[in-house]
Amino acid sequence: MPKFMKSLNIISRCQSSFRNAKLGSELCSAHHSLVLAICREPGRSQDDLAKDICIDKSGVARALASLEAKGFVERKPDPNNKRKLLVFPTEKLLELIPSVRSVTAEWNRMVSEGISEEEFAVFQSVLFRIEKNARKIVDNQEVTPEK
Amino acid sequence: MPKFMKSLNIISRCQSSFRNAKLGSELCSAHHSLVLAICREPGRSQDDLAKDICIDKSGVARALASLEAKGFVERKPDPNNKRKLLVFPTEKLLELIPSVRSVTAEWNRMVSEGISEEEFAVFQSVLFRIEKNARKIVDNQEVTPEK
DNA sequence: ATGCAACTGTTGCTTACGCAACAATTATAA
DNA sequence: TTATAATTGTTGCGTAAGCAACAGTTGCAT
Repeated sequence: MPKFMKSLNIISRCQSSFRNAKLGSELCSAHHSLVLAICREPGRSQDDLAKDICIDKSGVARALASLEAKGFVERKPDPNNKRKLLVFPTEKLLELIPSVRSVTAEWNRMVSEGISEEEFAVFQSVLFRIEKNARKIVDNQEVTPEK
Repeated sequence: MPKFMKSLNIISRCQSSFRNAKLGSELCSAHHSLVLAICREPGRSQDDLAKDICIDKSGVARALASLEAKGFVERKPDPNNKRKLLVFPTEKLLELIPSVRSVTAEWNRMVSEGISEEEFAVFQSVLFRIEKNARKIVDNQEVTPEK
């Protein structure tokens, strides 16, 4: 039962370093998940994106402001809800996405070397359940309005 | 093949949030791995610790300076190598460690709910290999002195 | 309809951390 | 020995990201 979280954190940081080395000039590592989420489903709100990738909404707001300034995304107010900003990828981002995907694919390939498909399937299944549990924990952790 | 890194990053952040909520006042989340490593094997050098937990040595230096200022660790020059600083836990830190371990244990228990021991064993085994691969990747990534 | 709660996004503050440059020490090679 | 390279730690700089506080909007209850 010990120290799997340590491994997890290490892997996370290594990937970040790898990504930055490969694509740093174009897109900083931390924004990769974000832009992939945006392209997978254009027109989502910032809040939706924040919950999806489990980052504080303020971080998403700042990341998107930066990405918008660089011309990677556009934000349009939701006509049905003036609170929301819907986020869309620009052409510039869409052109970049293949290389983002390719860097991710390269990382995934290298990092799963020596692991059988069966093992990997179990690994992913467990990982997803852990993610679900982790999300639940931090949700319940929010200041429960006492009664 | 898909998006396991996303889960990994999410779990990482959730744990950090959980730890901070539980022990934030005493010890910020990012330093947990560090103090555990220090207590597991007192007297290691900063560089050794940095490589162990795979954080940039500058981060370790700053974290230790902060921990030292708070009275959690002591750094003594290595008599055999004047470049090195050896890091030791103080009494104050040793008293705190049980609660750090207990928070970690609580997290591990909650997060692995609904996962059988067999699955978890495979999960950890795969995770360790991925960690090893990840470390290798970032090592080789260092500017290879082109002969 | 009015007031209160929830949702959505932004901003200020703080901390974490990576990279590069540097200083000091040690190791290696000539 | 002496010059060069490698270790080890520190510092400056930039970015990421969490939390709290806030403002504007919407939903809901009465």
